[in-house]
Amino acid sequence: MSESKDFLRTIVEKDLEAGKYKEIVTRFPPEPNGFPHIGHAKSICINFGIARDYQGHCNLRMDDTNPTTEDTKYVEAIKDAVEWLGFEWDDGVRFTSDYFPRIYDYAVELIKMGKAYVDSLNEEEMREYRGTVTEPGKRSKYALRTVEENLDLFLRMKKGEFKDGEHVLRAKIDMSAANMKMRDPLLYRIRHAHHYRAGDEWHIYPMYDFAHCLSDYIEGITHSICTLEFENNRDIYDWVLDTLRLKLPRPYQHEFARLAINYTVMSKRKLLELVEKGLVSGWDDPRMPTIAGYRRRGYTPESIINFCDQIGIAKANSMVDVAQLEFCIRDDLNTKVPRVMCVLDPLKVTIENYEGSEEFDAPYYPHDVPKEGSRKIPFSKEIYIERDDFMENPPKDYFRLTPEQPVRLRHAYIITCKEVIKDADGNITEIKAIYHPDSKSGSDTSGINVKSAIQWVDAKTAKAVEVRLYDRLYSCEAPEGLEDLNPDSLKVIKNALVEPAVITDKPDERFQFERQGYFYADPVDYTDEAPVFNKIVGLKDSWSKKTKAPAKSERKPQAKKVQVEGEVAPMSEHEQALFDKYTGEFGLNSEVANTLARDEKLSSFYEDALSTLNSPVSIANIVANEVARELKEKQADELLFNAKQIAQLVKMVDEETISSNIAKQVFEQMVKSGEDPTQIVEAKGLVQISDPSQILPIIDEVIAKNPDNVAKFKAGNTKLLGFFVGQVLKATGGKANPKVVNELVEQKLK
RNA sequence: UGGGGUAUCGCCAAGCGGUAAGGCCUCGGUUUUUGGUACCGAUAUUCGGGGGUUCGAAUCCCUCUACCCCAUCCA
Repeated sequence: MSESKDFLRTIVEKDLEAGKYKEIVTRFPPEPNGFPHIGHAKSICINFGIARDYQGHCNLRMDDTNPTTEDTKYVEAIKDAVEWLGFEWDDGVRFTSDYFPRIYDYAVELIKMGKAYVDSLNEEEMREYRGTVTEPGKRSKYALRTVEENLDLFLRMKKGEFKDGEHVLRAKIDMSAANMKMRDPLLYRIRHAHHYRAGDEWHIYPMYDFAHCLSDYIEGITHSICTLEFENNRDIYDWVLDTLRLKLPRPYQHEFARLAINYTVMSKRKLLELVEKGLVSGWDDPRMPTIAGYRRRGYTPESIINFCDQIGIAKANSMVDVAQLEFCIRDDLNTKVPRVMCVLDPLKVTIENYEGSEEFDAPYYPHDVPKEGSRKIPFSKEIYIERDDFMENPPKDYFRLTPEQPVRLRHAYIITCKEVIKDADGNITEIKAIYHPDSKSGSDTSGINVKSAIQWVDAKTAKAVEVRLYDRLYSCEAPEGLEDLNPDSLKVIKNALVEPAVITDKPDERFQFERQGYFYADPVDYTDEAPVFNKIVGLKDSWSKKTKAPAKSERKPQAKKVQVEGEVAPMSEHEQALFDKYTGEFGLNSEVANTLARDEKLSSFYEDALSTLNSPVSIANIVANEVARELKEKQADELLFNAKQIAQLVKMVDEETISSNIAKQVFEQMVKSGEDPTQIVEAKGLVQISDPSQILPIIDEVIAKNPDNVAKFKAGNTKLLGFFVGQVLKATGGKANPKVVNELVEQKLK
């Protein structure tokens, strides 16, 4: 759990404090038309996580309003995924389809209120009538139908008397709304289709915008959390619930940015395509970003939850680096799984001076993992090592076996290369070596220094296994289509060799194959006769990074972005006249004058205040900077304060009765209560303190309390001046004259 | 182009007028019979650009720019 709260939890806490809800209720509402992916995992963690954090609860709801795409197999997949992640829902799974009768009743209600009508335009006409983003739409003539006609038609739609597409039910909102979603959105459409749950009972199905808000309401959801692309839909959400005048409390929708990960596609459509075209083995192919895929790959629920926690929740569209996910699974498995040895690309080594056989007892866990357990590793004259772990002509920093450099066989002896055997083509086929009898692991008296220990297996006893090496499914960071698929995303090694204990003792289902990565016994294809391991993730490898570094100059040297300055709209004649007056006659700087002159509300407010107090610059500053904020979404007559009061406020600042700091506080208060500034100042005793003899002791106190920062300041960190001033100001409730404080602090610290 | 959003390190992300958190990545170093882990250290004088207000601005005001979403009888 990160220590800082995300914006959703901030909202929830505020609502709880305000007593808006007794209990927090969230929901995870997928449509059962595909397998859930890691983006859903994020949503699951958010919704179930918030419910857990605030002692509420979270429903699992199938948003199944479209009979043509949904299926029971997907609801099972969704349930599996949520359960596997470790979350629980109570009262069973919910289904929007269970609410169809109630949703239908609400639609009838809306018709009766004259807020919904049956439209009979065809699809094309409807699109034309909707207008465009810049041009308003126009309403269909069918909107004129009477309530009775609408009721009758809607009932007959329900009974199945019409063909698909003949009629729809629409909300009567506003065909010229700037938000396109509000141009009389569809509420119901006719679909003569079999619903996987509701069967053939319904001939009409509610649209998302109508069903979702009502389902939330029916379940008593308090916070309806969804992704950013639904921001425009929020207006309908609110419209439906408000228009129906439902009993409060009602849910509110909040949006967060969906998860995107580089080298990954997250669209259900594209994932479906991969499955249908057989480009992957199924929804649970270990390369798929589906929860089922990660699960089959060997990821743990903990690692995914931890990942969701680490990436945070915000509203900025972002692309998370897949390295972050990989870190999470390594981090989790590091402390959990046994270490064993496996050779993927075997190179035979014959130890010429060794006869017979023996067994080494080797712990499953390294010294820094506090877990018990060990196994026996057989050893004899013929072994296999990884082909990579021998080099005839090594680069400078190569730590492994070479003709000149001995190496330790992990948990066993040190060996030295004596001869390299090659085939006709010059490929190395075998190494002849000798071992050092006094170098046995744990009782080494040989005094030989080796730079590394490598994995190996005994030729006679090693087990052949299949290992599936998975790499990222796509080869480019922001993949779009099939052309971006990584052709090498799966490499199958049929005859990897693993030490026998892995198969015979089965100490776990996940392993670290030392120096290679984490692997998982495939839950589907693994058998005792033909074991199969999936590579979950490789170990961090600073060696290959070093050697392959030049190849990865992926990042283009990003040309410095040139900021294009757009043109500012010219002022009208009237605005220009004002601007000239403000800069000339009143002596305002051009920026403030510009702000004022261009805004009718501000300029009239300004002149109004000016008629009370002749202090053009000070008034202009406060109007352009503070009042402007309040006037952004309100009209002048909606404000609780007026121009005259602003003039009073400015007067106090001009006369130095209060500091500008206090003036801001007072202004806040005026915004909320409309009280006179003089009253506020009097009531709270906000008169400015400028007398050094009153301020000095406070400064001394602050300095005494922060010796570290004093030292830092004296060492040259002058930014800390602001810290000290802030502390002193805080101690005086903001009343100290900041200019004086600044000077005094500076003197004191010199 | 109307409307709705978003911009803080290579990637995420805190911050809500008073010292620019944290994680991932990267780079050094220590420990290590895994080139793993762990541990130490480095890495934003600056918050999309430009102005303004203020003793003090990532935070308030103005303005410009870039990106995302909306014109499915999908969700």
